[in-house]
Amino acid sequence: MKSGARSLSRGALARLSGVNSETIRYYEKMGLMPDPQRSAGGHRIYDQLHLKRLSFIRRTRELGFTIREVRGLLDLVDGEEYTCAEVRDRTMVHLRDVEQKLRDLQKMRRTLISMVSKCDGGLVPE
Amino acid sequence: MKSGARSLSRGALARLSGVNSETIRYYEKMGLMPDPQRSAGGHRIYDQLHLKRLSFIRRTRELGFTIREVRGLLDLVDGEEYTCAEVRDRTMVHLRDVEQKLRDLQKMRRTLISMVSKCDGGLVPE
DNA sequence: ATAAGACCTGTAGTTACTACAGGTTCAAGG
DNA sequence: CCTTGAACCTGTAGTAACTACAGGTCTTAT
Repeated sequence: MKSGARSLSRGALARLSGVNSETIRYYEKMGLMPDPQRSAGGHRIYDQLHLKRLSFIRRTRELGFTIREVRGLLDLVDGEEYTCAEVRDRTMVHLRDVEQKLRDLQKMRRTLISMVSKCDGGLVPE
Repeated sequence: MKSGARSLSRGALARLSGVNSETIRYYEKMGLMPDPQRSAGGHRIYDQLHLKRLSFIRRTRELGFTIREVRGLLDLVDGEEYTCAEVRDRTMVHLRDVEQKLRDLQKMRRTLISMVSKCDGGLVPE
C-alpha cells in the first residue's frame, strides 16, 4: 500500500509535517486532530488531509497562536455551525491579530537587515 | 518621584509593557531582563530602557520565538562580544526565520480575508 | 499613625509539548 | 512461514514558559 490513496503511519506524518510524533498524539487528545482510522493491530492510519491539517497547525503554532486560538481558526475552516455574522466577527478578530504580527515582523526584519548592513558595509547579499 | 527621569515600579512596568508582573520576575531569573535597581525597602525600580527591552521581548515571544531565540536576538542588540562575521551569520539565520514567518502570516491573512469576503458578499470593510 | 494596596520571596499549578518504560504490531529478509 | 528489529501502542513522567498563591514587608495617601 503506497500508491494512489497512500496512507501514512504516525512516523511518516511526523516526518512530512515537521511535527514531533508524540505531539501528534497530544493534538489528538486535545481535539485538534480527529481520531484517525486504525489498522487491525491498532496503529493509526493517516492521509493527505491529516497532513494538510497538521501542517496548518504547526505553522499557526509557530506564529505564536495558542492551542485555543488554533482551535478557533480550525473551527472556522471546518465550517462549524456559526452564522455568517459570527464567522465574520471571529475572522476579523484573527485578522487584526495577524496584521499586528505582520507589522511587528516587518519591524524586526528591518532591524535585522540594518544590523547586517552595518556589519558588512551596507550591502545585503541577494 | 514621578517626573523627569520617572522610574517605574514592577506593576507600572507590567501595565505599560503588557507583560504579566510575575513574568517580569521570571524573565529576570532567566537572564532576559537585567537585575534592576532596588529601593531601600527592596522594591524593584525600572526605567524607560527596561520598558523598551521588555516590550521587545513580549513582541518577539508573541511571534513564536523561544526564550533561547529571544536571548540570541537580545545578545545581538546588546552588542555581545561577537565578531562582525558572527553578527552577520546569526542575524541572517534570524532573518530567514522572520521571512518564513512573514510568508506564513501573509498566507493566513489572505485566507482570513477570503473567508470574510465570502461571508459578506465580497466587501471587506476598511 | 495607620491601613489598603503593591511588592517581596519561594513554591505550586497550568499549558503545551517531549521523552521514556514496558509491551505489541508490522514488514522485510531468510 | 518465521524471525527480528524498527515503529507503534498506552500511560506516565519530565521540561519550558509562564501564572497564581501564601505569608510577610514596604509605600503612600489620608
